[in-house]
Amino acid sequence: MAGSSPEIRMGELEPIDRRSTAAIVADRIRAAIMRGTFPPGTQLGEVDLAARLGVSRGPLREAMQRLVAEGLLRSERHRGLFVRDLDAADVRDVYTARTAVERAAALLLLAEPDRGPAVARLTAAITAMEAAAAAGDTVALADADHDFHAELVAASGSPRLHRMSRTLLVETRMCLAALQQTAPPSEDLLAEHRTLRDALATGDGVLMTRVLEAHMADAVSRILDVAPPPALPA
Amino acid sequence: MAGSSPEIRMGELEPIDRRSTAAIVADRIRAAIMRGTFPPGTQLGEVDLAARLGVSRGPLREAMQRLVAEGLLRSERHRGLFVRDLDAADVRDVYTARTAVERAAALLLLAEPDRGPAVARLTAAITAMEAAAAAGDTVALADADHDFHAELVAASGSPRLHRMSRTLLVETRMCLAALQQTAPPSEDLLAEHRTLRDALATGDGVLMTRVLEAHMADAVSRILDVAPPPALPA
DNA sequence: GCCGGGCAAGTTGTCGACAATCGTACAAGT
DNA sequence: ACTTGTACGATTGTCGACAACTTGCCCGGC
Repeated sequence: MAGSSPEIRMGELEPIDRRSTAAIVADRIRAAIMRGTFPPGTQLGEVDLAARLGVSRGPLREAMQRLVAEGLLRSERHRGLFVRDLDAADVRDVYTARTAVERAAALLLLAEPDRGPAVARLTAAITAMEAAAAAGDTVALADADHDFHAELVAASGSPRLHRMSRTLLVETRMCLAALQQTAPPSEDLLAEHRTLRDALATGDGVLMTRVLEAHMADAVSRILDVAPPPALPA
Repeated sequence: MAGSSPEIRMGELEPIDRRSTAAIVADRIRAAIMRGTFPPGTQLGEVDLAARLGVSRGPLREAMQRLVAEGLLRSERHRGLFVRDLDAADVRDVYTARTAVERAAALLLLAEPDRGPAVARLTAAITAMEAAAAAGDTVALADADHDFHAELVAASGSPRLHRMSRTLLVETRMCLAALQQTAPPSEDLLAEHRTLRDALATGDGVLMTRVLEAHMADAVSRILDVAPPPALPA
């Protein structure tokens, strides 16, 4: 799979109109939701969106159905499409699902002999987080956090875990944007990510899973800003 | 949610067209794929399907996009939609993802105080499996197996895990249908499911996860052993 | 003053038709 | 005989328009 023809560089000669219009539109809307352009609960008018994106209502509706299938949009018949608003139960659910997916990805990664590239990518994400934290740029910090976990799952090489993770990370961003965390304790956040990377590098699976679960539980309590419910039994 | 008004029976007065046409069509196609009506690799013509389902191409395309998002269909521009064919790597990936999801569901369930209803449902599925095994009905056995794992995840109460599980179980059925397992060692299969139920009933999390992982690994080797060469029957 | 019926506006759901594209088969040239 | 060019058939991608539904408001009646 990797490096079949050394003379052909990545994405140089293979594709021209690789993806369908619906997929492109879906990516746009997904990014907009993640970015917070469409806050939870807002109605997405079809004609308006279609005109804004320069496509007709047909492809746009196809893209919408895709997002509905992912759980990002809520469809009410003859009423319209709305961005799903997440309550406390949803926040917990997102993070339990993320824990499941990222734990599995970490285990896959730990079973691999050469974890060098993965560690390098995670380190790059951590570096970006450090820079963002130093600059006080909360959105860049969230971006880097996002990248860290996305890279972790992507490096596992599992297409299904990757697909699940993408949606879950978007929902994570929705949680963060909706609840507007004001002052994230970025030092703890950085330390947790560094520990995750180090555990992966050294191959300490027990530490990895434990820190990962704690990391998720921390995030939930941080978002909900309530007393963390009794943690999962070890 | 359960038993709000005792006078209203389930699905008697509330809904008439609760779900969108695209969702219904998507369910139909998904069931057909799962059932094996559309073997992997077959092309799904839009006009033919639309006429057969009594809808226009619009709603049908929306449903297709939904299934593409789930990874059950593969879309090639200006070529058509094809049922995804799963190779050995996909089989392993499906089961790693399933392991992740069902392990998380089991842990959620173990954290719940009252596991009685869940155990009862799993027992019902096991009973169905026993009956199917006794009758030598392999398809009913696969149905019951499907139900067991679906109930396990559904009982966890996590909508996201549930949604992921649904797609993964369909893909599992695709693996089974494609490779046509001839004589499943149903006794081992039953024993494994009984152990899972008992571990859930007694609250033995360590046993539960261990047996679950072994169960998945067994299934993978069982499927791949039938057809060791992943060579496509070209 | 309150309730029920009816009207109007705006939205989504659905359909049919046109245009663009790809695969295949056949013919011509080298 | 192999390659190249071309025409055809079939399918998908896209668009615009009509129909159905829901919602909110206004008005008449009790």
